[in-house]
Amino acid sequence: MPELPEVETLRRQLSHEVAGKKVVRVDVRFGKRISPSGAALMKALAGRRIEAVERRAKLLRLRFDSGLNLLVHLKMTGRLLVRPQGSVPTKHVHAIFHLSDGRELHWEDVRKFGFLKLMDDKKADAYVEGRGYGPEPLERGFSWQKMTACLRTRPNAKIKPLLMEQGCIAGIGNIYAVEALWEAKIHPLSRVKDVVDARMKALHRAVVRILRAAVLARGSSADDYLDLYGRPGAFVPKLKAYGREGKPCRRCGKPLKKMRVGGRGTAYCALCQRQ
DNA sequence: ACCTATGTTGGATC
DNA sequence: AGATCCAACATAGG
Repeated sequence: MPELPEVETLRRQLSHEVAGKKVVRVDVRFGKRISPSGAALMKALAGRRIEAVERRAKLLRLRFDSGLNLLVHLKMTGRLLVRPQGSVPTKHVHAIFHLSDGRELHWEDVRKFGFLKLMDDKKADAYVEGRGYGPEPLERGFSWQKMTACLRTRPNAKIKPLLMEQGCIAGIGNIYAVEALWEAKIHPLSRVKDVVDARMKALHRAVVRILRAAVLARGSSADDYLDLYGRPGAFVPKLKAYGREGKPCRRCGKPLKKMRVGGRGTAYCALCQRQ
């Protein structure tokens, strides 16, 4: 799925393109992943203005007038695309938002894992808070000490799946977990209790550096991700480990290995990233 | 054709 | 409690 850099890219583009616009009509073509229902969404959002677009972790929140919110999680293969009026939706477009400027916002999701949730302000606040998201890594206050303290509440956890749990750092998924661990020279299977302060500092620095650079590049399109305009992100050529198994490590030259960690493919350097 | 992979995550199970 | 597994689904590639 879109991880922090990809969702942040969409947030910025949506703020630019659709905030301030009115939704004149919504067509729902597949409503199973919409709550409370596709019909309720069509009814509630017709005529409503989009006031702001926010992001928390990988969750997007579109704020409408009259205190309504649309929470959007794209999961693995979700996309939001702005299209000209009268665009023919592709096979996996599940909802179309017709905007007051004539354009359309298409929600597409091949694997149908993602969701749209409509809720009032209070419910939306409670929902977002209830996810247990940790700090936003690109905001002030994300220190290596706090990150380390949070991770060390789970001393026996494997470092990589824990990074992806959202509870200590919001917004990291498989690609950026792989990258950050390579950069910080930490083995993906390392138990948290075995990661010393120096490595934690390196990890913190890597997370911030990589996520910043990836946002600047408008994200990574390793597989399905496209931005609001249907363009791929430009960060893939800058990836040092993800998708590079068999290719030489950019630090030491030894071919990268690939293993399965918590069910997810994980490239790493067996020489640089010792356990 | 069949088996495996794929950017997520929360609920079940060990 | 904490760690690990797997389903939800569609498609591509070996």
